[in-house]
Amino acid sequence: MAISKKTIERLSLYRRLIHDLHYSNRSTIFSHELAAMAHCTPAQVRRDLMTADIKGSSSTGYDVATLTTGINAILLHGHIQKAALAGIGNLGRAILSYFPQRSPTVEITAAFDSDPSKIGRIIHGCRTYPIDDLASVVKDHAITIGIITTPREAAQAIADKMIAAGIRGILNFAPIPIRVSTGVETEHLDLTMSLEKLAYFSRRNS
Amino acid sequence: MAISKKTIERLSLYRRLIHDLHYSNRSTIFSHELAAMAHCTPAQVRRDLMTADIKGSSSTGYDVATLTTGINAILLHGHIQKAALAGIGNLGRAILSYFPQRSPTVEITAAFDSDPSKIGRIIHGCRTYPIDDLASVVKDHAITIGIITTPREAAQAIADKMIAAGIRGILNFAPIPIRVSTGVETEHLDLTMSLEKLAYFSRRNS
DNA sequence: GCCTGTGAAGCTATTCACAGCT
DNA sequence: AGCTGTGAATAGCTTCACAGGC
Repeated sequence: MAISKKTIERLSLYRRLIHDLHYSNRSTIFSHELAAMAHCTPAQVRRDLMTADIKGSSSTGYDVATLTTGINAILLHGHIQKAALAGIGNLGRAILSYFPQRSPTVEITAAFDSDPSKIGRIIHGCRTYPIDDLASVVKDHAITIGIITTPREAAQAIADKMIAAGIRGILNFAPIPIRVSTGVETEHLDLTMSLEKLAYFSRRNS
Repeated sequence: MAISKKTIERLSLYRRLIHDLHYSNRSTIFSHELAAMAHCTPAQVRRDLMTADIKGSSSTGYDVATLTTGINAILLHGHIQKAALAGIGNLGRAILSYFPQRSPTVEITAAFDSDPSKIGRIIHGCRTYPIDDLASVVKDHAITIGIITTPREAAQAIADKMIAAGIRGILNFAPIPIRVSTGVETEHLDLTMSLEKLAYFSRRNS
């Protein structure tokens, strides 16, 4: 069964909302309650959960425990995935400090930088290595995901090294799209683009 | 004329690619060249530029200067928009350091935090104010955009204050969707969600 | 009566394919 | 020959609406 990107995004959100907002105390939840928290329609929630093969009851709604384990079965899929971050600037450090404890499915286990003065240091629990060690560290730690927070000029080269080392997905914060071989997933998180989009629509709304 | 979100995103990207990759030196560019840079199809580029009312020539493609001014007319719309950031943690600081010089259309001019020890300091050229001053600072600086980098618990309350102060768009980095009144635009940039989505699809690709 | 599960309808976004231009 | 501009086709996503269950 194939689940669309949009649905996966919302499943991740649903689980986090249930967890963070202490719905774990309640044993069941209705689609309209989840919809209110996630800011979407009840029909959307029901369709997503249907796709995820999670069933509810007409009288009590969805069982919270079933929801959590059902979504985990899809997102976690048995084992935590390891990630490596390249580029220890302000944004890289912020992400290293942000993620521990955030996601139950992904863990950042190694950081890379070209600046020798940063090598060997432990930043927010994450060891820093020189870029030349990327291939071996990725292999030793069984890392499958790369996070790029380098400047634009370095991004493609780092991505190429990551892919050569066997990484299957890249989260790219650099302000340029990354070219990848087929079978490698990329997600381009472009802060400037988001802000400019927001500026445009906030202006038009008034 | 209404332009879709996706198209606005790509227009922002096109302009930045042309600018950053020194295409300003060239006088014209073909849709397939822009498509290669932006990682989309030539048809997509042509459709976007058609929507933006930017015309090319069958023999030489699109004029770079026309492209830039055309996209600026849409995104910039005459004047730079001012933004305020709330929540000076690691992520907030990283964004304050990231944005100066990044976007020609948006400028972060004020920062807010509840921690008194942070008030009055200038961080990456941006003055820090107490949250109680939000309404007056937003008014004085004619700020129209809010960026939320607070913890989850504080996010909705800050958003409410921003909206009450007249802000028309909110870029939300907190891991919870923000409820806004109609006419206010929100963009939820959820790092955990992006990473979990990437983890899911990178696993499925193998 | 209010819920879920879901086919069908409606909408939005992307791609095709080709006429027309240079 | 190779490009743009664009109607038409397709693909993808969301919402409607209602049958069936508790």
